[in-house]
Amino acid sequence: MEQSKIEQMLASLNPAQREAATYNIGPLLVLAGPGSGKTRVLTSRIAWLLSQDKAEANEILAITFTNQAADEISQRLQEALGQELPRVSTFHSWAYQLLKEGRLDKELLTPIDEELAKDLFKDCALNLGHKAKEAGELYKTLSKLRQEWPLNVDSVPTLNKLYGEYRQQLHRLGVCDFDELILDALRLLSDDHDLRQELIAKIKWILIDEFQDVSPAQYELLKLLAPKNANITFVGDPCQSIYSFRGAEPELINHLQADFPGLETIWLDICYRCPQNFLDGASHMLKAGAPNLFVPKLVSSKGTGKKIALKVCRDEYTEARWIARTIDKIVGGLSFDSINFGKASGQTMRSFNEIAVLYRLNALGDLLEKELKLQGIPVNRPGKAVKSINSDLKKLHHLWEIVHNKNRKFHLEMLAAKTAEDKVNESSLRELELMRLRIEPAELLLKLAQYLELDIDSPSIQGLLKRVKHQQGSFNLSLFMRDEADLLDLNFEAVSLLTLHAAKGLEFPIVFVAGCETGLIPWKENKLIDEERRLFYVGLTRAEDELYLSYAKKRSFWGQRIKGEPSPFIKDIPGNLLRPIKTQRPKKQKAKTRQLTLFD
DNA sequence: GTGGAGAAGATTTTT
DNA sequence: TCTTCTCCAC
Repeated sequence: MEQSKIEQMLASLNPAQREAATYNIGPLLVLAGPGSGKTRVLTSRIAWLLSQDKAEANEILAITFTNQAADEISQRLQEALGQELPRVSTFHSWAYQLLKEGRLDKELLTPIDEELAKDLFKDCALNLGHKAKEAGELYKTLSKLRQEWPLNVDSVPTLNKLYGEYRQQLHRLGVCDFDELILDALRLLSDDHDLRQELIAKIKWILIDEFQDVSPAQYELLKLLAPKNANITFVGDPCQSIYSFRGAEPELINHLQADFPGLETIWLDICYRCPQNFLDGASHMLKAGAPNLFVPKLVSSKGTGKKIALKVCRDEYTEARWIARTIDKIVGGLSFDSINFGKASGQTMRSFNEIAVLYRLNALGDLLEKELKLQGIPVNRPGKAVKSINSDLKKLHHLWEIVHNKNRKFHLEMLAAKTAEDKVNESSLRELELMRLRIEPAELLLKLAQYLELDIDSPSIQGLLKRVKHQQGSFNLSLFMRDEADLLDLNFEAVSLLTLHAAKGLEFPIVFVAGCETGLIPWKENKLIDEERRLFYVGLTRAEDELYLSYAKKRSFWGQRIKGEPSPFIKDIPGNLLRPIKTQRPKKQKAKTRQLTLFD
C-alpha cells in the first residue's frame, strides 16, 4: 500500500477527525454532526487500520445502514487504496452472508421484499381464520415486536400461532423476509457457541455507521459479535435519528457506556456544510424542545453566512408559485422578472441541481411538482409512489419471477393463491419460459399480462410497460413497479423534490422547506414530537448557502381547509437568525422604477 | 368470484 | 376530498 497516500489522507483531516480515524484500541463512539465529515472519517479509519497492519481486510467488519452508503464507502476506499478491501455491508446483507455460510447443507433462503412477505403473512392469517383487516394489524404488531431481542411474540396470544405458521411457510417455500434475516442470525449466534467464538476471534475491528438508526435486535447482534472490550467504533448522531417507525432506537446510545466499559467519545463538531447561522438556528430549535438532549455546539467552517429566509404565503398555491418564481430567479431564468432580479442583486448563477425543495408529506410534492413544471423548471422526484402496486401488478410480478426461474416455488404458490387453479400449469409455463429467451422484456411483460387475462389498458400496467420499454437484459422488476426506476441522480439538471426523510445524508447549496406549519411540521399524527423536531433539524442542516422556509396561512388538505399557523419549530429559531421575505405586491411599480434608473 | 355500497383512513421508508 | 379496503349479497 502507498503509505504517502494514507498520510495525505490523514493530513487532510482536522484534529478530531484524525483522532477518530487513528484511535488505537477499544470501544469508541464518534458523534458526528451534520456535514462534519463522517464518511471521510470512516474511510480514513479503515485505510489507517490496513496501512498500519492492524488488520487484514477480512478482519474488519464495516456496517452501514443502506446499500448506497456501503457502496459509497467501498468506492472511496477503492480510490484511495485499490487493494484487497474489507467488505462494507448492511446488517441485512451481513446476516444473509452468515446464514448462507452456516447452512450449506440446507436449502438456500432467498430474501423477499416486504410487500411479498406481507402477502404471505396475510395468506397465513386468513388460513387461520383471521379477517383481512385484522391480518394487517397483526403484521404491524409483529413488525414492531421483531425489532426486539429476545423475541417476545407470546405477549400477543393470537400472534404466537400465526407467527409459527408464517415462519413455517417461509421455510417451506425457501424464502426469508428482512426482519427474519436479523432474527435468524441472532438465533444462530446465540445457539452456536463455537461459531460465535470463531467469529469473535476472526473479526478484530468493527465499525458501525448511523448508529442512531440501529434497532435493538441489531444491537443485540452486535453485542454477540463484540466482547466488552472489543475494538468497535460506533459512528452516529442522535440528533438525526428519524427512523423510529422502522425500528430505530436512538436511546441505545445511552446503553453504550454500560455495555462497552471504557468507551471513549469523540465529537466531530466542525461543520463543513452549513454556515453558522443555519447551525445555530437548527440547534437552538432542537434544544428548545428537548432540554435534556445534549445538542453539541457545531462550528461552521464557512463563517456566519446568510440568515434563514422565512416566507409567509396566503395558501398552498401561492407558496408553490413563490418557490417556483424564486427558483427561476436564482438560476437566472430568462423571464423579464428574473433578469431584473439578477442584475439588481448581483446573484451568482445557479443550476437546477443545486436546489432542493423539501417537505414533510409526499402529498405536498404533487402541487409543487405541478407548479414548478408549469414554470418550466425541470424536477427530479425520486421514489414518490411507493405503494402503487395493485394486485394485477403483483400477479404479473409473480409470473415474471416464475418465468425467470427465481424463487420459483414461492412465486408459484403465491400466484396460485391469487388466480384460478387451471391458469398455472406446467406446460403453459414452459412455453412462456421459452418465449422469454426470444423477446424483449416489455413484450414479454405484455404477453404475461395477456396470459393472466389482466386488463392491459389499465394505467398501472401501461405505466409499467412504458417504464420497462427501454430496459434490456436483467433488471429488478419490483423497483419498476414501485415507480422507483428513476433513482435520485444529482447530476441530472433538475430541482430535487424530496421528503425530509429522503433528504437525509444529502446536501444542496439551496434548500427550500415548504409547508412549515403546525400540523404538518410537526406532523400531527406522529406522537413522537422529538423525532419530528429532529426531522426538521435534518432538513435545516441540508443547506450549504441559502435556506428558505415557507408556510401557508390556508391550506386544503384531505378536503378540509386548514388554517395554517407557523410551525412551533420556527418560533424556536431565534428571531435574529431569521430574515422575513416581504410580499412584493406593487409589482408593476417596481419594474417601472427600475426602468427609470436604467435611463438615469 | 364479482360488484357495489359504505366505511375507513390518509406519514416517514430501508433491507 | 378522494382513494382504497371490506364485506356481504348475488
